[in-house]
Amino acid sequence: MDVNKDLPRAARAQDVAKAAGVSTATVSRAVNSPDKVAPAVRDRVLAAAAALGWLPHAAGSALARKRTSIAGVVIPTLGQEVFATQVGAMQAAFAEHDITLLIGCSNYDPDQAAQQVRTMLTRGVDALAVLGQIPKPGLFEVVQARRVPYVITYGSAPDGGHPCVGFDNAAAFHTITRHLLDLGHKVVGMILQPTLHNERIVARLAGVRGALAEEGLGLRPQHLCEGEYGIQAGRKGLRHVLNADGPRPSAIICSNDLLAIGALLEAQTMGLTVPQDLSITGFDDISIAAELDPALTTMKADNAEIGRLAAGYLVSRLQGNATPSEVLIPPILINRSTTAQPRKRS
Amino acid sequence: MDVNKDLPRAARAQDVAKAAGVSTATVSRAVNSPDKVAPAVRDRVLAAAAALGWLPHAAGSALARKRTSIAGVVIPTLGQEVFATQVGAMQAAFAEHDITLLIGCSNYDPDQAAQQVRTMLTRGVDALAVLGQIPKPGLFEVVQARRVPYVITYGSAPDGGHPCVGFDNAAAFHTITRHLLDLGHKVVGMILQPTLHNERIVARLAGVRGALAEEGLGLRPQHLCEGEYGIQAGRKGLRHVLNADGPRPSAIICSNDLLAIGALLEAQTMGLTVPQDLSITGFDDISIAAELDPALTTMKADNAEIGRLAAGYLVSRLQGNATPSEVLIPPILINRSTTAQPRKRS
DNA sequence: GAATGCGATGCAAGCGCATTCATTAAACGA
DNA sequence: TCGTTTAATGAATGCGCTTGCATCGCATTC
Repeated sequence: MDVNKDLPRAARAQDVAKAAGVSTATVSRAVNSPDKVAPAVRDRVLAAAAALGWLPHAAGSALARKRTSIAGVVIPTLGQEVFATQVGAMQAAFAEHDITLLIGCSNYDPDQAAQQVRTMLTRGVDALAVLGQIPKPGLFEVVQARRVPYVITYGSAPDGGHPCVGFDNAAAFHTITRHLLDLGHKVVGMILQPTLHNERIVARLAGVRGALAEEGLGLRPQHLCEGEYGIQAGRKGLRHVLNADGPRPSAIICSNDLLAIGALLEAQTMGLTVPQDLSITGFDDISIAAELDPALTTMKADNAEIGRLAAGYLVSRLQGNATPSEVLIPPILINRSTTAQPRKRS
Repeated sequence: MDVNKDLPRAARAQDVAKAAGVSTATVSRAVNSPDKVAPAVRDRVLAAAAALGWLPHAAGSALARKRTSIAGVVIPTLGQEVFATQVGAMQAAFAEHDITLLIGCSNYDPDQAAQQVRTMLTRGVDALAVLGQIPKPGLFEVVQARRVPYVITYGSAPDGGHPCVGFDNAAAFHTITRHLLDLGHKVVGMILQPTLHNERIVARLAGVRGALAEEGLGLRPQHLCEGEYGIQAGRKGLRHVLNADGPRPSAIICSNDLLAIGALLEAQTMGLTVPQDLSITGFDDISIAAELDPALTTMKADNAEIGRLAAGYLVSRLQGNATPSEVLIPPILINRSTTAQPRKRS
């Protein structure tokens, strides 16, 4: 009866050491640097650990080691696919380095975000990512003071100087407009989600305008519809744009996939054949986009990649490698079936 | 120069104590139980803490207190709305108790799930939730051994005896079938995602059959289509079911919303008017379901509620309250516009 | 005015683990 | 065969914080 099996307390390294007839130092080494321990002893220790159901307690470890192997991520909400995807990718990338993710949601509230960041620091996270949010100026001062590597994604900080992973919204919409121009479209319309307080959307519009301007074309006001966010807004937007006076657009650029889906459904309701009668593009490549009939031509700002890059950056920072402070990934065109050459018309 | 401002090391309670002219005990009390400290002293301590940018280090706290205020959650993937929603709700519910969420993804792999659970325990989580996954038998032994409260959601354990929060799939589909029967439908079809290794789907089918049987009706084999998961499968399924010999179903029950969306789109493509010509139902109430035209009649197994309940259960366990071991929430019918009385036919 | 009580505070002992340093045993070379 | 290097291990210390217990000062109370 050298071991008190009926003792409710969880096993500690001490207990394992006693059971294996070694010191706690050896137990620690057997687990963390197995090659520094004689094979026979190591096996004995691991066997004892297994028998006692011992799992090293990270708090003690963190204290002694001065790191937690926990990374924090603060996001607006988990309910949106783009963020969920990024977080999922980060989780996977961190897992390869035995780093676990602590998550906090800000609900789009800068104050909550700041609070979450503070919580993360308290938890002793080794690294921190803030997703999809323009942080309050000064938010990162405490983070910097603690020398905790951090990164923001899906949008850059207004005051600059923060490491960030994202993509260029204007360039992305330049690309998608270019795609339509190359197909021969001359008159395009655009359906937008609200631009108020959202520089990303403003940039998207600018990207479209810029590409059109290169061909001496423009976006007529009546072909530009800014509404809400969602499928119904897409439907309404399409009616608005197509019912405008003057030459009808042969292509509609939507600022996100839900709008595009709405536009697509409405076009079909109106008896138009997509893409022969009308080309439609989205943005995001949400999972449903590929499933539609016809499948939506859209752009994929690879959110998984953003997550991976952000995690990778933080990991390399943890390993002491300096890396560039701003990474932009190129969104890629997913050329499916809602775009085609415009029908010849007299 | 009583404080070394230029010392890179982060401030500790010690430093705050010195700056405020008190002991670390008082610092701790000022933060954790402010009423046990004289107001003047408390203010002095908090001011010193703020000045030094001190944030208590959770590892030390966890060690001394024997709890971490961290809860772990293991999910198959963040990329699916149902899980993301549950996690989001849990996060919010835990946040009210100053508990932060540590997440791990299993990628639907029982071994990874087990690994994640072990990681969570190592991190010293105070509570643990496993979402949407039938755990390997014995998985929870270590958890139980450590007396860590846990709960599984969105499915019950085969070996039973585990606390769980979810809903009764059979009852849910009984309800939705009942809804159609009450509208007067006599011939219904069903489109299913794969039933293999997925008891939840089997239960859904059983629920439909049970409700039909109560009216002396049945589900004809040719009106039952089991395919893949997704919109295209829904389209294909609908064609299959409607092209079968014999009386055409006037209503189609789909085992999830994506299948229903596919069926809806296909019905419209076929020139059918939904719901007049054909009623269609889904399940899950994914966010897009409400946006379609016509909006999808479906059932909402309130995943946010599941998350909240799971978190609430764990919190009450942490507070020492015994609670029922199995909670079933009633999924609710979201009666939108894809169901109606069947058209009279001769 | 002295005894009593109580609130406010400090002291010090850990919490569980990693790690430095010293020690011992083993392996090696000559 | 003996000194010397190397590998394996243990004892002891500290990471940053909480908390039981002892202490002190002050306001009650008789």
